[in-house]
Amino acid sequence: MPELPEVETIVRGLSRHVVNRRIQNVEFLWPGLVTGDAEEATAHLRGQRVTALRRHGKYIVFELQRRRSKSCLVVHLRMTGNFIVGGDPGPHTRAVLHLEGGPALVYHDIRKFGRWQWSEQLPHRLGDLGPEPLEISQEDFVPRLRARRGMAKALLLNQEFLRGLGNIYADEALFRARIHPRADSAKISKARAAGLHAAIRNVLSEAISQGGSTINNYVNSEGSQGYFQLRTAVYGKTGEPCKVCAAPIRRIIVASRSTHFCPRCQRR
DNA sequence: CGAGTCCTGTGT
DNA sequence: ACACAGGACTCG
Repeated sequence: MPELPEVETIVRGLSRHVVNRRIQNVEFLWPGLVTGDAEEATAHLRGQRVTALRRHGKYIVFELQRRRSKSCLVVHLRMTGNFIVGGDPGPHTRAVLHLEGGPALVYHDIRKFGRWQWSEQLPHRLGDLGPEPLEISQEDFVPRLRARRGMAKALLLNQEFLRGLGNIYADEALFRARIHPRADSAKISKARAAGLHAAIRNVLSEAISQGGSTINNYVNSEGSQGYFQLRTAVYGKTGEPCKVCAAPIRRIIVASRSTHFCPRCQRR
């Protein structure tokens, strides 16, 4: 479900409830949630103090410490994972994280795609991720984009290129930059690549300020919804008139994902 | 590259 | 009954 803005919203909402608190207990209601053995993970997590909570692309990293030894709990929400502070467990609750002196974190995940992983060091996978889209400079982004070839949309979805973009914000950024989703990234002009850099920054920061997008059932950690879905220009707007030129928005498949664009504003 | 896989729910 | 869903891995 969540892309960078939704994960950022969740992390901001969770931080004040978890940072500096100690994990009292973890209940895995669906043992497949955690990679490895659930009992072993529970034993490791009990008694750990959460020293920091960070977002790394679409990953949530709980930094942990017990005495001198540091470790971390890495969570990826995938399509339908979510944390609610002090919520009531329901049919889709997969885990409950009990914290000393604070409300429990209830983890829901309808489709069971999300994963929790405990480890002593940051998993290598996180090291393979590309830069944060809101941190990379235009000077670094433009040559990085033009050095790759393949369809622009596929590149934006590739977490090794940039970490955090997903289907909604990839479509919205390409629309704002007037780039066809199937455009070859190597052939995008420097000016247009600079425009894409700005478009990505703008769409992500606007979405964060709106608390992310609530398409189906996403809510933030306090249980309220985001509002950016009301502002999308192309995502989920198939057949509706383009806000700029009034041509009907089209839906095609790119990189095996449903892709929305304006055939007039985004020419190949 | 695309297709299949992991899952469950919703809308047509 | 079927298509589709905010993700990402594995395979051919």
